[in-house]
Amino acid sequence: MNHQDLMTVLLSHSLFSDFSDEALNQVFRAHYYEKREYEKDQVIHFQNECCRTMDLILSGRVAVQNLDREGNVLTISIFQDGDVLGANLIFSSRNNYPMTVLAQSLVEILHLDQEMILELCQMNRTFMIGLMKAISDKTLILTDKINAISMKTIRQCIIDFLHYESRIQKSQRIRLPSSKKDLAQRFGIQRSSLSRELNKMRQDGLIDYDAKTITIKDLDARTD
Amino acid sequence: MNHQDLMTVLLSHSLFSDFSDEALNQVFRAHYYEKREYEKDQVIHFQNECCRTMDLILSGRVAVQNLDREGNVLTISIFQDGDVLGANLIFSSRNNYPMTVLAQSLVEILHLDQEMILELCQMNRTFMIGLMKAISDKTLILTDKINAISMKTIRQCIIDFLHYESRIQKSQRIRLPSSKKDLAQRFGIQRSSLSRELNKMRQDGLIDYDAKTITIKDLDARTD
DNA sequence: ATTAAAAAGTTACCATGGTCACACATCAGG
DNA sequence: CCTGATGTGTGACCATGGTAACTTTTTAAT
Repeated sequence: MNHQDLMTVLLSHSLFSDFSDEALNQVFRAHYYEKREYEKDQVIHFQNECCRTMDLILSGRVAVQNLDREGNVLTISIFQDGDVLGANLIFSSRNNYPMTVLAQSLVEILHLDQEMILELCQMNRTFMIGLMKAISDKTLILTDKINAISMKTIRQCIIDFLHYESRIQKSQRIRLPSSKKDLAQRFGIQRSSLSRELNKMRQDGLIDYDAKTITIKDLDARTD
Repeated sequence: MNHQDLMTVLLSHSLFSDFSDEALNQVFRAHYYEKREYEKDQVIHFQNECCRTMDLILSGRVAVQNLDREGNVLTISIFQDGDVLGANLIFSSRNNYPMTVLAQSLVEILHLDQEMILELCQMNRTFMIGLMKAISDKTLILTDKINAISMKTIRQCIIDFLHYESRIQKSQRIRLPSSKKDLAQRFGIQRSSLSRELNKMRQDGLIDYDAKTITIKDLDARTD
């Protein structure tokens, strides 16, 4: 991807939609930026690492994860092309990544220097408003996550997940978006615990499932 | 507090520090705003309630809490005078309060209409940057909370809390900032469970405590 | 000083879910 | 086709922490 291709991609992005070709070129000539590729499973940013750039995902999928010292993983959210990472760290009073950012596939990322972001904000209201929206939406992702996992049993997490996916996929038969291992990490639990609870739920007549799908039979069935 | 007093208070706030007296007066004449008082324990915003205003705390303390249907409480954070609430909801793609906002004492809040916030952003760069900082800092509060409670035993939560407070209070003897009940809610656990674990930790020689203080003896003592 | 209401401590009971170990299954690369 | 890696199912064991019921202490109000 050469410079002009990059400009074309950017101009089609909502954040940059209000920029003229020349204005954008000018900013990109005046500031540091870098397009980098990351392989699957490569760490893009370590927890506690200092944030110096805002990252725009050009292609691929990226996971934001909370790891504890025992190696347990809690996946907070998955981001993909068009999404922006680290914007909040540029404006906040602390700028260490609070979580690990990990490539989930081959990923292309455009790293944009802090200075450039500040200048882009100065230059263009659409960019600034868009960035505020992006940062604000991050707070909602985090509150959603807290809602989804805090003070819940595994069964409740699964039921909430199934309700959500069933609405999205418009079906009682839910194709798993990823492996069961990933699903366990999304809940921040052991894989074997997920397996066990799914089994129990099948015995209780709530669901049926196989390797790739879960079918809702009766999530509100009483078993007390 | 009359109108002029309010203007004086606002002008001393960092968000408004760059406004002239006249400019601020003009905006406040043109838009809806309301100063309200809330009693201790009064709900300021219910979970899922639609957000129409940004709230500036003029005095008192406010808790943001996550309540589940069984009535368990997880306190996310406490805010006080000068802090801003709801700013992220004004710019995000969803505008329902994800958590309950509760007065912890007698509270005075200035509710500022969405329109006014947008206009203030247009008018004044300091205001807009300040708002971005406020929203960005909210994401850090949330990630900190996830770090503090997810995949942790009660003992680990307590130890982390003690390390943190010991650094803040510069002492091994930690004055509890609130009741043990509040502390339990901060961890999202039962009060009796906190009590039990503190007792165990005392038996294990990690700490000593009474009603108002906890004294660190040796947090790294091994008990396995 | 009296008393009602919070807060705090205590304990037995037991459900949830983490740990570990092992058996299969699936899949990609040589 | 084989093979090693990765995902998945299962079960025994047991620590953690929720529940509930009670007592004791502290606080605040009259």
